[in-house]
Amino acid sequence: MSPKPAERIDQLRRQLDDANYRYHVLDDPAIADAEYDRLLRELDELEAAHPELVTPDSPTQRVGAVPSGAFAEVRHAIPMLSLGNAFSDAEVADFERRIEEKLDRRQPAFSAEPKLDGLAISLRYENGRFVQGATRGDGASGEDVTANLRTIKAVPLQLRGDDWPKVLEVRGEVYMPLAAFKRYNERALKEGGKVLANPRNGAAGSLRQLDPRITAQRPLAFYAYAVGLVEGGKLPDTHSATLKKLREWGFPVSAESDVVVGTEGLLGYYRRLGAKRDQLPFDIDGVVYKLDDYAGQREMGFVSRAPRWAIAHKFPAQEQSTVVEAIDINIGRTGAATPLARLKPVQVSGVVVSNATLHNADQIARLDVRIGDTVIVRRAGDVIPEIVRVVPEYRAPDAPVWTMPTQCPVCGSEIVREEGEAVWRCSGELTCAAQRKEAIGHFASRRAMDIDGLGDRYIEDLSDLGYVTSVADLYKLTLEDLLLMKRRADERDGTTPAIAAKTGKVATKWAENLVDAIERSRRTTLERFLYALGIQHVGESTAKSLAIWFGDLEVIRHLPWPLFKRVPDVGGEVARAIGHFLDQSGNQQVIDDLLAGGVVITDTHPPSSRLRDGLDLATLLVDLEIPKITRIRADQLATAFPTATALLDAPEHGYISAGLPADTAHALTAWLGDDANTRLLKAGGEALARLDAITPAASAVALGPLDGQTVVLTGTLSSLSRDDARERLEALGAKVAGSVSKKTGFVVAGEAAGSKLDKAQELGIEIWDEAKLLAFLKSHGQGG
DNA sequence: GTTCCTCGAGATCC
DNA sequence: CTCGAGGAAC
Repeated sequence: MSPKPAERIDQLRRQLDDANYRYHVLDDPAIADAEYDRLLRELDELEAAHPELVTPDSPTQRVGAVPSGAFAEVRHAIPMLSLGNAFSDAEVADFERRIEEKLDRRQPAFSAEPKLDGLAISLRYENGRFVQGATRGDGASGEDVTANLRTIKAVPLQLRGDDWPKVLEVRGEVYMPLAAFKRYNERALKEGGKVLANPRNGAAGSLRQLDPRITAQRPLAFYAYAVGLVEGGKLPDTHSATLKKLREWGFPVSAESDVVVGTEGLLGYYRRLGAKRDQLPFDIDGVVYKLDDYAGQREMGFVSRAPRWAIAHKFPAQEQSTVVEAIDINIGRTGAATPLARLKPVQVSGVVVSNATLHNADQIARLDVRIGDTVIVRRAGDVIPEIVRVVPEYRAPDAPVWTMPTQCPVCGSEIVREEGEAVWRCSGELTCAAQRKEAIGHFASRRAMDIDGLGDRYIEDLSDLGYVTSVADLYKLTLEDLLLMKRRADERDGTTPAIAAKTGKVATKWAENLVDAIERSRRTTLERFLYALGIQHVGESTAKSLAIWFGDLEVIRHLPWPLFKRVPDVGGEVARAIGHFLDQSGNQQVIDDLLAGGVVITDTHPPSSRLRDGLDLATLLVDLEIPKITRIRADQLATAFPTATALLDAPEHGYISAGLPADTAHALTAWLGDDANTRLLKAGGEALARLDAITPAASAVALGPLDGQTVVLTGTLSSLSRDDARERLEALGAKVAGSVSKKTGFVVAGEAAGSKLDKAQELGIEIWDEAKLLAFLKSHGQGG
């Protein structure tokens, strides 16, 4: 007998609240996400069936809400900086050289110390007494964790001696010593308490306890490594002397810190510590070098939020060994068959890794990975798991060499490889269910038609049960179709349909939402529409260019392929791919069906006046890639013949009279001997005339302040989304690119910026922080 | 040769 | 969100 709904609702709410609290506040998730979702769904359905039992504080009433206000915010008087990273000796040498050059000083002295893997905090002392402690947060402000910091015995509550400044901020790292971490977990295991995932999370989670009594039981330690605000007192002239002073005042300072000289000194320290790494009582992920004297530091200054006088030299990414349990093939939207290694789950630098891409067959061959092999994995750039190499000693003697399957695991079509290409492709195209599903998923994705709620699961069912075979079918779906589909899917899976509300009928809300989302997606832009079609080589950027340059779907869809080359960054390959797509009657039919299904492109406009450049017969002839027809020959022909038709009607000696050498004229005749080419030239000529009629005359274009600049965004911006930032920058004439090169004008670095920021620093490219970006946008009318 | 875009991938966060 | 491979454009 199941419990009464009111009791069950109560129980669920308590479970969910508990899970939420442990997740958000304790940094110690108790249940898996899927379990959480399941409980929430159950509660949601129960509440739907009993609306009178819904209360404002039910977890369903604040889904995704983050508990806030647990800790007060503290603004750091002096921001807590982040550090640039070096991963190689060469980068360290560059760092040292930049300092030598700028300060015009040989072999400067550095203070070197281990970089602990813990949590950066700031401690404030007034008149020698500990008054406030805060986490680093975003560097500008953090959380007030004073009460918790007080419980750490390594944090002095009262400074020793009497020569300390009236106001002193000390920065350092809270961490959990390895031995204490191990002891704590052993005890927790025995007593059935919660086990900490790793020392770093242990330290972070402990500091964010709302109840300081819990923090007190955690074995936390602390090292001081820097000083922030100083008032009413004076510090020594060097960092190393300051560390000594801090020690006198009662702060623990790493015993490993040292003063070294020049690049040799830095690298020597790195190797000494690297050799000791395993014996240290705490985790470190690298070492930090700081120019020792403060005068030099001041002179070096800052780039963005990182000082130019300090750098973190990271140890190589952590590697782990595991076993390849299987090598699966994934079929992508374009049919690309990507091998994927299924790994025995293993912890690598803090996360559990169970899959690793092998990119392509060549990669597997290079590594010679075989099923059952023991392999070394690491996280590339500390993010993407990758297989570094195989451990040959552990290979079974009879393990066969892996080869790419010859047939698609989904549709059975042949898997083939284009001459000279690296990727293998399933040749099934849209007869392959995997490719169809991926195509639909791409069409519905946020950056394409943005059909919210059409996730993998529904696509799977809609496709498998035959409701949707082309993307146009989405716009024929009715509420009844969806409900029927769900019923059939439930029958197939043997699942019970969810029961809804008062009517006692099957739940329908999801279907209503999906129908609404499909309806909303009908109004779209040309750029999104073109991208959504999933034409090979046409990603967001190319779709946008096409939309800007041609402005009109009806123009585009009947354009012969050479004309697409008029768009910058579109060359023969891409143009042909677009032409090939449009040549297929099935694709034209899909476009017709989409329009008939109510899709409306809202931003149709005449072609860009810039298109006028090169909108002539000579350029068309060049773009057609006719053998032997160079720019010069094309110009001669265009001078002699006013139109494509005239050219077509002329005999071969007509081309010779136009100035062409005999063999070139002959090549042209031969080329025109192919009917398809004749049609292409004819269609090209007609398209020229059409475009000529609708393209406005070129006009002077107002230049934006960032015209011609390439900008790269990285990290998370807090006050506006990436898309937003991109649009505004583009409105000012900038080109927003995805990767940093020496042509990049400047890089906008938000929080948690990754390798792009490193690359920018390496290349010495200007770096803007969010504040600078906002100020710039504002001063150019793109604020707010 | 350089630079950029496309495409596919995995993990984390919610 | 980020990374890496590959390939297209210039």
